[in-house]
Amino acid sequence: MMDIKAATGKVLKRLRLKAGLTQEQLALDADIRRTYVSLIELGQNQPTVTTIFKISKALKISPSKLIKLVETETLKG
Amino acid sequence: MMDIKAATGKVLKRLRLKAGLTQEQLALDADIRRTYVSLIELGQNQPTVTTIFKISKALKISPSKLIKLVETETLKG
DNA sequence: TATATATTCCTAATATATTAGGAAGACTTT
DNA sequence: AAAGTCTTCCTAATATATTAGGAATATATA
Repeated sequence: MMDIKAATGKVLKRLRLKAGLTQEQLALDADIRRTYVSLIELGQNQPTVTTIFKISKALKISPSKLIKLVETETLKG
Repeated sequence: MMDIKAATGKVLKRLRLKAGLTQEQLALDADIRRTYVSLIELGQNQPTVTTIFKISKALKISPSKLIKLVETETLKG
């Protein structure tokens, strides 16, 4: 099963693209840095709870739903 | 509304007690430190995604359900 | 009261999250 | 090819998560 950092990044990228946002737009909406969105998507850093809530809000999805997707992703591959 | 760190700590403590675990037992099961469980419950630190998954597993609850409870908690007070 | 157990508190060290800015590479469009 | 946009990569600094151990405090129990 896939590791949690990588899964989180994969899910975030998928959701961001689905929402039609660039990394910079998402970062702006979530009040975090552009480069940090990249780090998370690349699976190099993992967000804290507060960051998850910020990102979820910007993606107009509930934090628990985002985590649910990460759960599913970790079961893959 | 209550801040996310505090809400996370409150939810964790409630779930831990419900599961009949001490901080030390939970820490052992989740493979984190005893004092760190305390810090989270006190709302002084907030866990990362990986830590959430570890704790959830030890509590026999899904990570998304745990986060859902945090969502609810943040809406209170 | 005394003893044990559980939690909080305190300090310090290390690892990692997060910020910050910019360069390089990829991709699209003209 | 050139220009523009987006993402990755690189480095460095700062904030915070996490580890680690132990003392102090609370809470339960004999």
